[in-house]
Amino acid sequence: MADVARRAGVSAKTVSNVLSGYPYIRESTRERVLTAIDELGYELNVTARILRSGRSGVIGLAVPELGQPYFGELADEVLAAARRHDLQVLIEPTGFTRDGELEALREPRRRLVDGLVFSPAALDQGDAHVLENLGYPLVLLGEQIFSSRVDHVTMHNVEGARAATDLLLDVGRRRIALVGMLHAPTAGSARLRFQGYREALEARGLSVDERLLGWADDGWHRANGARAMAAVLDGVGQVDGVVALNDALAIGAMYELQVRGLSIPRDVAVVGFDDIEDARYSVPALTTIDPGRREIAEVAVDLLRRRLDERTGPGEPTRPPVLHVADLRLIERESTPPRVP
Amino acid sequence: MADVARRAGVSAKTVSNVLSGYPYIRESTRERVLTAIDELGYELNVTARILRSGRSGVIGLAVPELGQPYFGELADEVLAAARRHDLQVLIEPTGFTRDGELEALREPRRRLVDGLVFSPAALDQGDAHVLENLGYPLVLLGEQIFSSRVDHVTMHNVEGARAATDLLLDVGRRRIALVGMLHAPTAGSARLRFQGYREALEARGLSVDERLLGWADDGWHRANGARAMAAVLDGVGQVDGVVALNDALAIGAMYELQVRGLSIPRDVAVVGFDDIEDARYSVPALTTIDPGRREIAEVAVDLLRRRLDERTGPGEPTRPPVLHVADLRLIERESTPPRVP
DNA sequence: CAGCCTCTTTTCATCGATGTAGATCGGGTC
DNA sequence: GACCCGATCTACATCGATGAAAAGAGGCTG
Repeated sequence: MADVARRAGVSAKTVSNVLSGYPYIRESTRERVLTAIDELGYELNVTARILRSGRSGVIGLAVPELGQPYFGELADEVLAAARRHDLQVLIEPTGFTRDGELEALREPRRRLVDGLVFSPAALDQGDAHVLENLGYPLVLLGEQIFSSRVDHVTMHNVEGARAATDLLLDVGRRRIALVGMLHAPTAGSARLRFQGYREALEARGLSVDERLLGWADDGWHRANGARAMAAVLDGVGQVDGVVALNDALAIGAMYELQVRGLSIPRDVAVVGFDDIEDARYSVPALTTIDPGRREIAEVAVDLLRRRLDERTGPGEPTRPPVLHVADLRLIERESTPPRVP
Repeated sequence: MADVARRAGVSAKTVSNVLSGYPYIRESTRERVLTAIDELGYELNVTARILRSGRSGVIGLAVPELGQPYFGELADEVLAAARRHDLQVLIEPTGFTRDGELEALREPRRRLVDGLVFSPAALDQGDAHVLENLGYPLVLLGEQIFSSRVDHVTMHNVEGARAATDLLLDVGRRRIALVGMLHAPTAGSARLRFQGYREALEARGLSVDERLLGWADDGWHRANGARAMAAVLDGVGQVDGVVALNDALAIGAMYELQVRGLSIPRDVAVVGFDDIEDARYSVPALTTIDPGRREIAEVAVDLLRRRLDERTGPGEPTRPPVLHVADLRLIERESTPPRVP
């Protein structure tokens, strides 16, 4: 920057001012500076700027794993939203581990990013205190509500699972398996979605049959969906509906069903959760719940940006924490029979 | 850091030395420092460290889009490999655009990352010069060989597509469609894979039938696979094999085939490319080419790490650029009939 | 006991930008 | 002509760490 200043015949600070969009600069000066920058091929050193100014224009996104389509697609949505606000995104995969998540929470304090959008998967309620008073803006994504003192963007987990189960009940299914149960107590969305399943059953005077629960403690991957489905089929013999706790599980379950010669949706109707791109092109195309992923990403980034602005201008008082629940949509495709009114 | 130093009764530099693993520190001093760090809840400011030392321990990964399973899974592999070398990764999606890719190439010069693993999708041969003498270590991934002056990790595109086509020919198929053709001249892997397809046909005295080519200029997504397949079927009426230029296209194509009542593999055999997780759980399970994704990630990170080390120790001379071609594997599943010898 | 070596710690300058406060300048006001 | 004002630019300290180099402390050698 000193070189540029020398070449343009101004001070380093003026170069800095040009680059930061400071208004009081004569047009001719600005041009000289820009020319010099061009001629020297100078690029601003972001690190130094962050160190001095305390703001990087980068936000962090902590998710468990990008290979899972839900998170990969979510990451793309967050990136797009961030770009609209002129923010960059540093993605930090946490690998579904507590340590990975705690590590991600420490990153912003090291000042590379200004704030964090965090989708926890391994922390539990006991960790709520970790999320408060972090010293930087945090927006939580996903199922669990840890604390009323942090911004949250979440989805209608219970209602979604209930809508999915209701659909199956509406078309006359009664032996409805649930694929994707987790023993882990941290499994917020599993618990909530299971609750929706149970509520739907109980609202019709039915109760949960333990033998219809398929476990997938190794994670919500397709392989485990197939495995859990197999276990249920081997256990109870027959099933006429499946609620899967996410789309990957559903696709794995459909695979297992079809391998066994069962027809979907005639013999067994299947509903997933998440509306990932795969769901549209599975065979048959999967009926699923769109939890409002795009809305979630947009709202999360917008909340974070507002918090960042709050910090800059001490004028406006800190707003109270927000809890935003995204809109839900049941998308009926071919893995369930049409509902007859 | 000054606070920590004061509390531990040492100089700031000693605290720095403790944190950087400098060997000559008395055990008792180290403990005092660590205790002080703990008591004060101090966290090192990475930004300042980068500014001063010039090394961040962060490498960049530039890929087009994480929502595409291939790139999401690749990103996870790169992250895992980086972790093994104690490196962090900053992911920068380029959105399949030239501007996005040029932007990603500029990022390291701003000094947030030490080097870059870059998977280009929109640059073309004319941009080769952009990739040379960037002033930081660069490792290129993927199909195109831009320049002999840059490290490359690539895959056997031609051979893979040829193996896929050969498999179909071996089981007696002759009307083999190709799904995923691109008009764009930048489409390196499309061109190479098409070449493999053509070579396989010509090796048996067959030639390419233009009507069997399915175009997918909007990107290699499932939707376009289905669309391209539909176009081919509408055009020529009949087909007994499909080579898809990636797995997503293949799954889309299978969807379209089955919607039209065709049986896979009896009526039409299908082969994909990439071996993404989906391929294993599609119905039927997809026969595909594993281009060695894990190996690619590992080798890329390792090459980058070595270049970074080279820069530190000026002792050893710069090694010549490496071109590494990962091992290829044809994975036969259910979308093709077994090969009879 | 001087001289030297190894281990341990400190001093000081520095990485490259920006915040703060103040200098400079031409013109308008009274 | 003195004073003030807004526009424009600059000087200087500073963000928080680390590299280079040297100082201090024992211990060993001859």
